[in-house]
Amino acid sequence: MADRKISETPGSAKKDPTAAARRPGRPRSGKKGADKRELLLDAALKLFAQYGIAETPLSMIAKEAGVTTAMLHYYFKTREQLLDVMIDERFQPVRAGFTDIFETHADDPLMAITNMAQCMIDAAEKYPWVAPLWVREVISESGMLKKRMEERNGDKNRKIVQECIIRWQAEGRLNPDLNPALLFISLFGLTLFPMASMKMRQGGVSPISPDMLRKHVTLLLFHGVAPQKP
Amino acid sequence: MADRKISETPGSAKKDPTAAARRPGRPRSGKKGADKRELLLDAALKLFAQYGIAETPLSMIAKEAGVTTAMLHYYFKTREQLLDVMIDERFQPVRAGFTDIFETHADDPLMAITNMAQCMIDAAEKYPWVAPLWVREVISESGMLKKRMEERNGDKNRKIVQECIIRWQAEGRLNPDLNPALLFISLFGLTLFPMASMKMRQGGVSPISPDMLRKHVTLLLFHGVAPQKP
Amino acid sequence: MADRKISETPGSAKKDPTAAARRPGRPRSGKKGADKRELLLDAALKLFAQYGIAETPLSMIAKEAGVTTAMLHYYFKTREQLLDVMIDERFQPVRAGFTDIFETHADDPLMAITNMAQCMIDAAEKYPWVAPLWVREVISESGMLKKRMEERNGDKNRKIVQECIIRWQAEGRLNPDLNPALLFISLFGLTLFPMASMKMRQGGVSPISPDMLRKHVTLLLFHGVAPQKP
Amino acid sequence: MADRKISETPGSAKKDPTAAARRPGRPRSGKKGADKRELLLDAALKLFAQYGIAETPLSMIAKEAGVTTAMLHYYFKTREQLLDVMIDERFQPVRAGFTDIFETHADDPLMAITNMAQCMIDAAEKYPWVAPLWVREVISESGMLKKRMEERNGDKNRKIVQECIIRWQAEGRLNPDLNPALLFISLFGLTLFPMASMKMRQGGVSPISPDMLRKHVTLLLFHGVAPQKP
DNA sequence: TATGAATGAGTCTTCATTCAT
DNA sequence: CATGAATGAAGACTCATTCAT
Repeated sequence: MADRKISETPGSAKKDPTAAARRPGRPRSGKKGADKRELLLDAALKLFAQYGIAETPLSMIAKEAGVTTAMLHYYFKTREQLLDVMIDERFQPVRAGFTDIFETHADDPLMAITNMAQCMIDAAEKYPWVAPLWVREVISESGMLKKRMEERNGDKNRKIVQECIIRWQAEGRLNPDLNPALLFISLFGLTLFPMASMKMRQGGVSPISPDMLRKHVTLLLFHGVAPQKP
Repeated sequence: MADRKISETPGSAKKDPTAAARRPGRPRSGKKGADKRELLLDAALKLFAQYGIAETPLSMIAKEAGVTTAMLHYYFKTREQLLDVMIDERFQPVRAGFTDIFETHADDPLMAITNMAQCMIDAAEKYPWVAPLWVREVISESGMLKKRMEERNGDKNRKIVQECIIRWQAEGRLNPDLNPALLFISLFGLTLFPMASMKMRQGGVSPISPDMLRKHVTLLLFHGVAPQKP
Repeated sequence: MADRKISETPGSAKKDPTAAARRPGRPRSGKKGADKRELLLDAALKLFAQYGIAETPLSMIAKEAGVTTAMLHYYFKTREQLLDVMIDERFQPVRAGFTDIFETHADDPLMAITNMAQCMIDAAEKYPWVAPLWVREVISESGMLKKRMEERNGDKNRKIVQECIIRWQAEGRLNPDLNPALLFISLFGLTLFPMASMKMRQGGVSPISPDMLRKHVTLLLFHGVAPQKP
Repeated sequence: MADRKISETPGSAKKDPTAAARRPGRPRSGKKGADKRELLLDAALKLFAQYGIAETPLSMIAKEAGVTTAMLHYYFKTREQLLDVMIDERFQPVRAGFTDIFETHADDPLMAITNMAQCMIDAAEKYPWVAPLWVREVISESGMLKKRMEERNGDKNRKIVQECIIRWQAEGRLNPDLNPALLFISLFGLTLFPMASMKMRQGGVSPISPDMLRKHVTLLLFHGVAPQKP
């Protein structure tokens, strides 16, 4: 869906991203089906999430992927383009997933909102890079991906969500004193942000699991912190 | 309280930080009382918040402060130590402020929680660096200050807060299904995180103000998203 | 005549260069008769002339010719050998043309000299790469082709010309105070050098044309700058 | 006289270039009086002349000057700026010297023209870099300094000279059939070009000396190639 | 105190070259 | 024939750091 010309590089025919597995083609068998390009993106994503984008030199990505830095440039011409590709092929699909929900549940505010929160947690659980990168690099004012994201997406999604909220508030189906813009960002703050700040890697030893977060957030969104009234 | 060796440099005697004015010593009179060291920290903090720590070379800080990089090294020996000092003298006091509240309002859960949220917003409003740096560098798993913070503070504060919450829950004064650890982090996610992701600079043209956030968060914490029941 | 080992690659049998048409063999019919190898040389020559040799990477040549760099290596093995081939097949014939004249007009000094100048202008007009490359790369002390040219040709041609000049001076048919070696180089300086320094591309909008240069040089060589004496 | 902002680097106060000796200041004694910056320019100029600009990496200059490449960047921020500085501080003064003559001898065509040629030879003799760099990089269409020169100087000088020539031709003091623009470039072709193409380094073993060139060019300009008529 | 000069190490990038297919 | 993939080597540039003054 990205309509910008990006990465005049090998194999640049746009693929349905994040879904390397589904693709047909020569090699196969699980992780092996992904072509080199995809593996490089994987490595980059992993390290960017782990150390931050600015803190991760290409050489580190190359080493992680077992190639030379020249290889990285072979597939992504420049560091900047690697970031562009990363957004187009990995971030955008995830982002789309976030806001689709509001269109699906256009008539059920609480469902829409809690569902959206769940979706965010799902994504962060499925792709370990989602939470840290989204928090640090996409949403933070100083993030390296913020401008890129906005260029590609504008405020389209944000606007859609906000309009829904405003409408629901007008219809009395949502607390009218909440700030629509802030409600949107609050959802990130209640989901991705905790995911980014705690070690909840799958099967980790941490006492906190995504499931606990799911429950916690739903509760908080439905009732606030006060004890349930009879 | 810091037990690590830090910057055996001029004026390195530990001072009560963020309160340069109160300090005795040579120069005085308002902004003039701040010695060079303080000004350098100011510059660093400002730029770190604006561009991110990894993205801000010492030369940029030096230029901002109107000195040479050699000067920076004179005062802080190394880049790492600059970060250490920054934490000790600027972050710690702010952090302390966050959790003191729980001790003050030890008997009033809702008061404590909303007050804490307010305090965070206050701090973020007063010091523009608080929100961006806390979100990106202190809380995020990949943040450059996270380890430093933990080394200095351990989980002391977090533990205090969690114990309070657990007690309150046991006493039926707080929704017992909320996760104590997550409630703590949720407060950050509802306050500093939005502050970091939106332009709310004082006097800005943005439609979102700290006051709006204050109201929004209180509401959310008290009642959740649902419309007020009669 | 080339005595160096050159490009043990396909079609590397030495051909009479610049005369691809005359060559026997497979394809034929005008521009079509030029085989790939010739087209690659064309592209290289064009870009070398336009940007300079050192400034022109093989990738640029490949793109210009619509092939891959691997192809270039297939035909010329290495960059160095491309240069060697270029000289042998394109430069040498042109150079030969320059000095033949002195043998043709061995008995008419003025004719020989002016004819030689005309020939140089002719060549530069016919092959747009002649002037820029000869000036920058063949004659200049620092030129990348200078050594190659000398290896192949030695001073043979230069010597032939100088001997003619010396003889003519002895016979009183040429100003005896002129320096033979310098007279030779002066001819380049009066023809190729201006051609290389001005945009005189055929059909260009520039006020200077090869014809104007022809006239100018003849005049200068015959009479100097002074106004014609009666 | 250069009015463009260049090289925000150490010691960037514009100095009267090419005349490092005259400058006051600490160290002294011949070559030692030149500060580092000047020495680096010297090294660069020497190598650029010897190998060509594009063929000379900064590392080569650094080695020649006995410093690191970081040092070069310390004094000249970037390679491009090194070239800018080179032009402003070394080339411009020389260029100015070329055309001043036409204003000095505004009333004596032959004197002006031959003097100008002598001046060019003088400059090329005094500064060994003048001839090769001027021919390859300043005058050649593909030269790396051509655009820079034009940016700084426009065609001002060229125009002045051409107007003189045109006037003289109108007054019958110069062969009216010569092309003014070409006459100007011919002077370069008869002086700097030969200087660039032959080894005439001071004290060299070559049979050709600047003095021989001076005589040769004067003769050619005055009388052409034909033998003196009685 | 303060700085100009200097540098080693590291980053991004380009390029000629090779090789299996 | 032709190319995509891959790389080693080198180039420009940045940056934290040191040191003599």
